[in-house]
Amino acid sequence: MAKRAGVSVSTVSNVINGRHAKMGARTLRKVQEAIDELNYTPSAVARQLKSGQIKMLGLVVPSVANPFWGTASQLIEKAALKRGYQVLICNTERDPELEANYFSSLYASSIRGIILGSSPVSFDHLSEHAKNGMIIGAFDRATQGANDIVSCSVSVDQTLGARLATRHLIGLGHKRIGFISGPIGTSSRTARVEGMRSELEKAGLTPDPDLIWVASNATGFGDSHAAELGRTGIRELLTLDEPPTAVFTVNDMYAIGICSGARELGFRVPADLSVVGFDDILMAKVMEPPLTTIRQPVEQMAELMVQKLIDTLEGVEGDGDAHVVLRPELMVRSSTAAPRN
Amino acid sequence: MAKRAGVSVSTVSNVINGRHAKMGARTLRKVQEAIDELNYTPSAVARQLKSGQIKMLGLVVPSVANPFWGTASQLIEKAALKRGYQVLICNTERDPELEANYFSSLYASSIRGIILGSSPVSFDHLSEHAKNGMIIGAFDRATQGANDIVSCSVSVDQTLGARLATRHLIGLGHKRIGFISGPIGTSSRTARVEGMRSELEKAGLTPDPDLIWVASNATGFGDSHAAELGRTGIRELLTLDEPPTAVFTVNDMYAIGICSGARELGFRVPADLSVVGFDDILMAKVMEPPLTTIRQPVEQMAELMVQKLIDTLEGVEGDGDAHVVLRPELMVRSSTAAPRN
DNA sequence: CAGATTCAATAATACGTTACACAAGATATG
DNA sequence: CATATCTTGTGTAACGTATTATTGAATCTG
Repeated sequence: MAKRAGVSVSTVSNVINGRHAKMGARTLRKVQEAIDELNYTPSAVARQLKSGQIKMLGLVVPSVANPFWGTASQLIEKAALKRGYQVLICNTERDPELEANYFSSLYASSIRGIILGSSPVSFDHLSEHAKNGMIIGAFDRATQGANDIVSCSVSVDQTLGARLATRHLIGLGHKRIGFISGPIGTSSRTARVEGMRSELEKAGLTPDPDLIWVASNATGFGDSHAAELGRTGIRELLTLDEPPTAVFTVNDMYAIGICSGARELGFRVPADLSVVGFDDILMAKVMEPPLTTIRQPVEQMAELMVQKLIDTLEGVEGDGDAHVVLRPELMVRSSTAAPRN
Repeated sequence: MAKRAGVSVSTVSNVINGRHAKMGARTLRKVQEAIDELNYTPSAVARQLKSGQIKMLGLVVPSVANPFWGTASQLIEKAALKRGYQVLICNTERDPELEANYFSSLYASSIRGIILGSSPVSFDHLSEHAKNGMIIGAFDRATQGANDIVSCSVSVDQTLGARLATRHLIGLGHKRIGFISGPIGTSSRTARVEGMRSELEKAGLTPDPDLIWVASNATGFGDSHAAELGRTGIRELLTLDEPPTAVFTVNDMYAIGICSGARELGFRVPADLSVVGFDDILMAKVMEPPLTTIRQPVEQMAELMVQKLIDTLEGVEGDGDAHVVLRPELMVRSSTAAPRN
């Protein structure tokens, strides 16, 4: 306590909070001097205890080691900072137990605003936290009608994205199109398979279940090893009797692994195999070959998410709907081409 | 306060902290029941205020959007969590003002352990914080004798890394070797240029200043756009009258951009241009062509860093030196080859 | 000039914990 | 039986801040 100024606590509190409108010039100067001298900083912890408020958001993601989430985290942090909030990043590696621990820990720290970027298909396990006053925003995943639990959300139309990708491949003349994904644990992944399936049917093609490769949960690979999984998946698909001529996959890291795995087996991209990713991470544009992918407008998503979450957290009447679904965009680059014959 | 149990605060505190050794079974049960019923969670904020301690580390990095830092952050978070610490990630984008703000903010939040992964060459601007009791650990950067400010550090021998890369290229027969880097603002980058220069001289080659491309500070690209910078750099070098036949660069993201930029100009990697990166991010292995690079043992570095920082933070006598410098390793892959003739 | 009003700064309280000293009842000791 | 010892649980003071009510002094009013 800087009552080194020969003045009361309240007075110090007043000057710090800028309530020196009607204060003696002399007292004010004395306080200022004491602050400088001891270079005193008010304790954020004490403030939080007093106010019950804490200007911090929790960000729960699979792993910042995955460039999509790394970029998203950075953008979310930036957007939050602009509104005076800090962001506590939690890497769950899609482990439900870890996720639960994070939530408890965030709750204990009085953090009441959470951006959820990963989670099993259902939100049920979070309903208790929501009841206890946690405000949960879903990022990059549909809310599936759990609007009592999730108060706002920003995502991309996953099904549409999958349709765009599939339509593009069909348009090039592909008939055997594969799909590669990690364990289908999240709704966004589920939606992507479905979108692809329905588009195939619309074109009169029958989806071949053998071409849907889904990593088993047992693999134990977290999101940090997505490329590794893509590599494993494509090796299995390409050694089938009738391998696919194109693959669509759940994110660009998988796509990178797929390209690598295909090359190991002597397949050239796109001559022997077309590949479509999802996300459009920075890398997609500069890799070889530049990746055809479905773009998510991450920057805009980050901005919107933070804005909506903080608005509901602070009880501000936000403009627009609490749940926004943006349109993904097909970025045609060089990893796709017509099949060989 | 859950004195809904009909019992005193102290008693509740006791059971929560596991001091029920000599407690009536009946009282204990009553408290437990009350806890369950209100699903009561002790306030971490109040605890912190009382104890003055907060089990949280600050992690200051250029940007988690850069996969090297994304991976490092994830590993550091994981290591910290094992010891019961949370990690607050701060993306500075190498902006000194932002960095200063982060430090003040961390200080105000009573966070006293900081892992510093980015910073201008000197540590002087941190000396005040160090005096105020902040424990600063340097990650992936030399401490340059500022041991009064930086209490522990984990890094790789930057100069050796640069020498390994240069020696490899010289061994392949290259004589005109370029260097591409962002603004030389950190000691690690400085060391890398120097290592290269000295190895060239050792081989009897004269370093050509025209081949050293350093982004100006004005470019305004943060670390999130490293690949973009590499692309820009290589375009300038390759349009010289006597372009280099090989380049060494400061990190793998630059290398990826370099490969892309070279291809745009019709140069093939490695036939027309050899490229050596730094870091060995996961992507390096799966890109096309697989990247020859200098490997940093990030996992080990993260473990060591967290261990040393928490040890000094808690006043534990750690084993081994407070400052460790690990050996980088040359990973020869396919982005390097002998020059064309 | 006595009483009412304004002004500037302070004292008191609460936020939810933990640590410590202490109280009341039970049991043991001489 | 009086005292000492143990058992089990309680009361209270901090931690550093923000808010509210309150003081004492100075100025105004009729």
